[in-house]
Amino acid sequence: MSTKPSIPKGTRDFSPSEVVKRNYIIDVIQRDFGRFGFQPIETPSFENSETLMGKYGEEGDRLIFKILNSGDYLRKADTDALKAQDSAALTGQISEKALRYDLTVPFARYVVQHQNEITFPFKRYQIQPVWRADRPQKGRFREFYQCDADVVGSRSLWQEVEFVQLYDSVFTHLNLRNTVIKMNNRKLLSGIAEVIGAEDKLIDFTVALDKLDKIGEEKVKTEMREKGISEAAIAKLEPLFHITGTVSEKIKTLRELLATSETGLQGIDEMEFIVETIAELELKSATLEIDVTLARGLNYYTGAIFEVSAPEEVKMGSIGGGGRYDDLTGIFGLKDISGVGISFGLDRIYLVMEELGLFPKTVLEGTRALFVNFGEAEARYAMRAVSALRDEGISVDLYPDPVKMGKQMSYADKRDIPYVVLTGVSEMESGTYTLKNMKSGEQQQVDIDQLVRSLK
RNA sequence: GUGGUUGUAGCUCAGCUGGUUAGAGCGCUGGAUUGUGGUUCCAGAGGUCGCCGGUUCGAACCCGGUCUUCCACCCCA
Repeated sequence: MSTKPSIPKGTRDFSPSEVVKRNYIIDVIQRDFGRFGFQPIETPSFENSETLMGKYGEEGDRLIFKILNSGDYLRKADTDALKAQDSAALTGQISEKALRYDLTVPFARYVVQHQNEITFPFKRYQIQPVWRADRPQKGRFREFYQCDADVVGSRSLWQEVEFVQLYDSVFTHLNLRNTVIKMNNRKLLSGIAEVIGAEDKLIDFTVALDKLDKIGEEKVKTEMREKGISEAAIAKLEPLFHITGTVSEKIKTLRELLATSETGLQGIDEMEFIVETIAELELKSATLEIDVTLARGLNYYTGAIFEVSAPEEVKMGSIGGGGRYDDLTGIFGLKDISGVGISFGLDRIYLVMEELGLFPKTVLEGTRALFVNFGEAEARYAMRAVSALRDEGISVDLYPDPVKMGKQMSYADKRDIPYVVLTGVSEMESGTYTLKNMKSGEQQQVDIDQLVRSLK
């Protein structure tokens, strides 16, 4: 006996009903991407290591899946690094390729490489899997899909406004109500760091702040102290911990806090424009909120930062995120191209929709009718009707083998096929078909036209 | 990468402080029923108890390692 087959940790097989539901979500997202003027591209599943390494911070590098070189890679490796068991030094020598970690960096590479064919501003969308060598847990996989839409080549804040609308539109079409789009701004965070005199600790400070709703005010302060942020600086942050009220009240508080920081004030102006414009245009089902503790993807975001939370009743991390990155293409040698984009986490949206029972029943409808196979002559007769029905766009099947009828019936039953068509000698003689409704058990003899009409 | 958790039939799970031949429900196969499924009845097949090693007269059960599951941290969709 061979050993039990298995798949790698954090990966999944998708069975028919799952694929159908995933395709439904992709379909909705894709349609909205198109409506908002985005064009599709695809990039390879693996890139040259140097394209990816160093773009996501130290933590990110660790989570990138490296691909071993072909051939006798150890012979070509540096013997000193090998002997010293220096993994970091050795990795660069035995691995030149890596699986993509997200869609944004490969997109930046694409833009630089194809800059002469691209007309700016360029709006593209991309729906492909990405890989992370992370430990799996709820809603976290090592292979998962991202659905990204980005615009490069425009600094206009109208892009941010449109992305908020795009989120709202997709979640409305998925019937996923009460999502919360949280927005922050890197400039505002820089401003705060500036005001409290901790510019050099921006990342540490924001990472700690990000945990506010999870671990609470005291623990956040403790973490900040551990990272070397002064007591005086933490005292100045006090208003941030208790920022409440309407969006305009929050903006007012922030404006006071950041009065001496030009960058910070600019961040507030940007947020205010987006918030006011959205308020005027109105969202259909989502809510836009300002959240100064939001600090994801800080390694490349420079302006707006977005994150979408699932409806509160579902315990799930974010189902989408994004932001503006002013110089992502700079690292690949193309300066002064501003980009902004958002991502939908397909796998998590799926889990949320499943938990809330939001998939429409029609999505799961498969084969409409099964023709019972009574033998060769009968199958030939049945097959003519099968072809006619398929030409009409109706999904039907002929059971391939002339086995016992009970077996064929139970096959239809298990596959949830709603109708069975019987074509035996008596039907052949009269040129009819016996149509059986599997739910009610009723059956009637019909001609081909009636058959088509009944199954449509 | 750190800490915890899980693994017994295709699936969901029992299995006492270590004791002879490891059980149930569901599913599967055949029959009751050779032109009628979903209900019922009868019979049957299916397990090196995740894997490797150790302790013991004896291990599904105890110990170590490893893989896997799920959860938390780091980080993140």
